[in-house]
Amino acid sequence: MPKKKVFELNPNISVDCVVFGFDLEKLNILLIDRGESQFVSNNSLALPGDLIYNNENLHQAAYRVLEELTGLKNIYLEQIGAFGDPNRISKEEDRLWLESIRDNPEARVVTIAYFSLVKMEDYPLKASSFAKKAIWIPVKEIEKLAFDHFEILQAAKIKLKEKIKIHPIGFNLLPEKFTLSQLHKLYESILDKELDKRNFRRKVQKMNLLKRLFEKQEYVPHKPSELYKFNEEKYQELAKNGFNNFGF
Amino acid sequence: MPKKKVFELNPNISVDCVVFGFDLEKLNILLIDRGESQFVSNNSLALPGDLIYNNENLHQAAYRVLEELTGLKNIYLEQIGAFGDPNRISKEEDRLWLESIRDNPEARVVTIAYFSLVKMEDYPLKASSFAKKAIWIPVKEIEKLAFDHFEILQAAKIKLKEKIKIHPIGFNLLPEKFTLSQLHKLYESILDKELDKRNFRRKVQKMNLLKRLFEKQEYVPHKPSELYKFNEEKYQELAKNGFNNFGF
DNA sequence: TTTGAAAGTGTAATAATGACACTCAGATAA
DNA sequence: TTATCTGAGTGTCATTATTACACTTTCAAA
Repeated sequence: MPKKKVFELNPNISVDCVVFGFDLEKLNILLIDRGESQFVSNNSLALPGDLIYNNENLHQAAYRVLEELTGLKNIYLEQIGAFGDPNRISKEEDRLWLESIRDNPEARVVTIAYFSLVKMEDYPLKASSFAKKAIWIPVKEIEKLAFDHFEILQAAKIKLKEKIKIHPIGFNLLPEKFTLSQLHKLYESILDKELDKRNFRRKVQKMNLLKRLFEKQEYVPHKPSELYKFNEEKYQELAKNGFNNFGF
Repeated sequence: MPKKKVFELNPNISVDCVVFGFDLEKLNILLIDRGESQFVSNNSLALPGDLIYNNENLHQAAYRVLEELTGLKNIYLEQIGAFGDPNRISKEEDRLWLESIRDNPEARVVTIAYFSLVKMEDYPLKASSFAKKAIWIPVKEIEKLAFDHFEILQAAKIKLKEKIKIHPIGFNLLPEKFTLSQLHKLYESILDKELDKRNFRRKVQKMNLLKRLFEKQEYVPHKPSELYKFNEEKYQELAKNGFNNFGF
């Protein structure tokens, strides 16, 4: 008894996305508040995700979820891995929520987790722009999430750390124009440790992916900083040869 | 209409394993020959894998497949990621094979791929020990595999390369007693490039995970090599601090 | 006893890393 | 107008890591 396949949700396979954003101070992730009340509770927060359709591939499914959520396209997206403990729905509130949104809430689900990097400026959170409320929460403040989403977040953080050490993906989190201090703080946030200012600057200058704009910050109560942008051409050039030199 | 969950195969989720072995000369992987004939054809080779049961987690499923195949337990196993293009069953021979072994051969399947490292000496291939014939094939000779398994193999090779650069997992592929030249050749096979002999030796000596046995090779037609074994205790010690120093 | 084949060994030049402290430029407030 | 505050920006030196490179040794087999 083969089922019709196309345009059907697959009850057993979902994607979940860890969307990182950087507010120039700290790392945040985008979470869905499932709660009824207007107050955010740790218990009601979940990663954005959805069951996949049988006719879309996994990346497409993740893109779809992100686009529905943020309206953004061409987002940096990378698979973290598959999570699918049979007992991942162990909390009562998770069970109830699933019953409210799924046809087959009891089904065994394996979820494919992705992480994604967005420029927070491109995604200003509009008040009630979605039925499901999406909110930015600082990564450091998250202690608990729905299902196995906390575990997925830990894996996402590790993956991001590993990746940023060998590949200059940090620019996806910064505005077009940024200062070296902002880049510095970004790396410190992701790697979760202090980096010496001068050594950091030497290193990023050497990797040769920055284009100095000869513009300065304005209206800051201190010496204004030079602005830079990411040099896309140099990136493409280096990309072929594998970026050997990013050991932070 | 919730289905009974326990002890049922899930028609939508499978695991596939890339089992690496090292014959002291080159890297091999363990493949299943689906062909009827006694001659191995590239077309008939597939990664070992199976649908998962709804009551087992993904790691358990991979272990189960490996144990059924090799009889080995406590195998090094690591997830590569999820693969699930809706068109992964594009070849006619794959479709036919699925029809012969699956209840629901049309189902959309997402597979979770694992790679695994075994000591080939622990797994001497017995003639016809399995209905499905399992055979070792040198990685370099593989040009084509069933479904999307060739793509999975590429991902496995990349993952293994990345991992071995930062973590001393190579020992899982070597016999208890081994020579530095064998270790050297192993790293060259995995990284697919030549490594300077003296620099390599300096580096592995510095990482301090080798225990010299003060035994020598015998009956080799050249100067016999010192034998070493892997120092498990030192490994445990270093494991906590994160192995910073393996940049090959 | 000679030969073949891989084992084993050290050094020097260059590059990368880590530690460290002061001056500069602009905004704001007195 | 001057003083103060804040973060921007900069260089050097010691240590460590990396790369490149060639000859001698030991055993087995002929």
